[in-house]
Amino acid sequence: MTLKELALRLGLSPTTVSRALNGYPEVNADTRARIEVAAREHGYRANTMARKLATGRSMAIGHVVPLSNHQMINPIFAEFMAGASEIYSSEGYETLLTAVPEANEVQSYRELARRRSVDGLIVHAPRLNDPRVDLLRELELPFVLHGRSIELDDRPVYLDINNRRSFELATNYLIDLGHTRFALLNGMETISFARRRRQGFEQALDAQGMRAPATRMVNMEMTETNAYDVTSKWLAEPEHPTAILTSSTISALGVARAVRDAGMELGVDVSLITHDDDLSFMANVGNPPPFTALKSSIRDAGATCARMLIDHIAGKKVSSAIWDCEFVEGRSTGPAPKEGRT
Amino acid sequence: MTLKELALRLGLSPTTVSRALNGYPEVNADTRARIEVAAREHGYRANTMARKLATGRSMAIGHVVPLSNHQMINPIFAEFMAGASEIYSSEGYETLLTAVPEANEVQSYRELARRRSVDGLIVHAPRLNDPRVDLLRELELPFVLHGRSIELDDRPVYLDINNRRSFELATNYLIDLGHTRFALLNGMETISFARRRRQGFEQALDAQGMRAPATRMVNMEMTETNAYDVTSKWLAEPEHPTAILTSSTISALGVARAVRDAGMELGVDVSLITHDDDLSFMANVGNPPPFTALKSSIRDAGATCARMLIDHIAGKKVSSAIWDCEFVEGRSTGPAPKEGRT
DNA sequence: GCATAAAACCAAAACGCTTTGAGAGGGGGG
DNA sequence: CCCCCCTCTCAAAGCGTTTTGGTTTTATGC
Repeated sequence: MTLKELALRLGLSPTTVSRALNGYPEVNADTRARIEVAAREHGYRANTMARKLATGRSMAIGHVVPLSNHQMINPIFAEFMAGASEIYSSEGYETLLTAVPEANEVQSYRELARRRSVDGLIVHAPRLNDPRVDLLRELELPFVLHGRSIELDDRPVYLDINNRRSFELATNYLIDLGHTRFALLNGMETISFARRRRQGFEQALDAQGMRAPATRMVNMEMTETNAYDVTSKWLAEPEHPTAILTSSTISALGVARAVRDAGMELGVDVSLITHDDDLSFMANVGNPPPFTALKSSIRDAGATCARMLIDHIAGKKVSSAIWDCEFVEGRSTGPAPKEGRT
Repeated sequence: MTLKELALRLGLSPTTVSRALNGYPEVNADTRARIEVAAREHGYRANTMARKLATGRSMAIGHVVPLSNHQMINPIFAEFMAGASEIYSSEGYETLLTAVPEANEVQSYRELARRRSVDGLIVHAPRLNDPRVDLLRELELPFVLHGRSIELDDRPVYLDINNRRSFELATNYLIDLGHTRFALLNGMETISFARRRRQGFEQALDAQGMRAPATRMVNMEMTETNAYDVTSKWLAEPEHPTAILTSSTISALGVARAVRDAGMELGVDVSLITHDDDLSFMANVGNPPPFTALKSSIRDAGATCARMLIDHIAGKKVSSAIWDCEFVEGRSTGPAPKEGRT
């Protein structure tokens, strides 16, 4: 059923039918009602392509997700998408996903722009001086950054969490518990959030005249297995860390497993604070929850970014935001073990 | 840069340029070369919408992911998507994601069909007599099922793993180790795979004249937390299960945590076999790996489904497939503890 | 050298919608 | 009663491709 057919059936012109269906004011209320009934009856729905071509808007938002060298797919990303996608749907936008090898990332953006496949994009995991920002500006595609690229003069619209403060706070909490041997299990530092988390960590230690050796600050893809391996190695050392910070509940699980396998107990021999993206399949709940954590829902972030982007596309003025994480006291932290006990 | 502009610049007609760029034979080799150079030079790329409208093909594949009541987002789904998306890209297809509340699922399919937004769909987690199958047939949209809907006469194209056999095998392995008290931590049984896994489990027990009480077969969304809660409750019972089967490494982690928190040891007091989707962020590796598992890469499944669907759309004859899982011996299984020790 | 077939190119229609600019009809003010 | 201004509707012109059905060259056979 096309617009023309529907119009014919109604004895009206396509123009009027189109206007009626799209909510334009200049159409008689009765006529509109009649059209709406007929449209529903025949299950008429405007052909997306035709509409897109006519309006010049694609009514789609793009997400380019790079498949890294290590073939890691980020479950965190999935959760973000879920939050965003729901908003897109409700606003009539479609979600276009492009999964590409990291090397082809830039090309993917160019392609999307040239083919005008999307009206806007969310840029994930911004890096330092992220080239994608300039690229998208050049391509004149609206976008919202999930994360920050602080070093840029003319800052793009972004949503971020206060990573530095959050990790500073966590570190201080552990310092107050008497810990002196720290370790940080961080994400890849090509991505800005990891860098900011390390800064917060080091800052807090520095304020107490402490520091963590380079070997105790690891950047890795945040998998359970990686975390397990690194932590196991640490715990085998004579002066092993008693306070560990980690960037995701997934790696936190790896730490927990390593601690257990080393015959130690979390919250007693080793304390752990993790960032918690509040992943639905890995909720840190219980009374108290297993992990002491700094929590911020990645799903909410997705939804908010989506709204920001839609407003941005609509030409509205949108302002960036930085969210604070919620501190959650769990069972993974406790006073530093007495010297000699280790 | 539009086709017309490019043609003008070359002193050719849009027709010829279009044909040249789309690899039609009836264009002079020299001319074609000239056109290709110019196109590259000006960064010309056909406008997707226009092309879609003209060809009637959307060159997009749809994935409708329901957000369940419990707001659970399946990380397993994400991994599947990654595998599929890569194939789509390489074949020139785009990936259209629709995240909708479960209740609106059917409507989403209808919408996609009416607007002709996609050329085909992957149907996830098929249920018994899944209404989506009939719906998509009615809508005349090609699709591939990830999973099975065995009860249908005229079976759609599908890719599945041998869930029943896999769980039967796992159960037998535990039986051979002398276990007698079994439990199954399964996914929601609305989805057919869960049902088949239970059948395999029960079948194996049945063959030995055993059975698991209903309270020891739980259907739940496979989160770490859910698994932890259920397992904890089980382990607190006097005659707690010593052999547990679970449907995902995510829930396996929950089981592991519960076992530890109950002061027991995995592979000693309690044995666990899990299905392993080979999630990138949760690789079951090590020597031996932590979990005894039946492994099948969900990512490969995504890629294969994608290829099947593309062939299907192209009108090729594609046949369904059932994959076997790989048995991996890990550290989570051991002989049944001696009676009375528990 | 002429008819004929093949090769290379093109003008125009089609895809299904939105949007522009204009016209018909009716009501109200003078 | 006339004119103006609304209100409502419509014809037609895009949007940027592909595709159909030629038309013009160029090669082929006799």
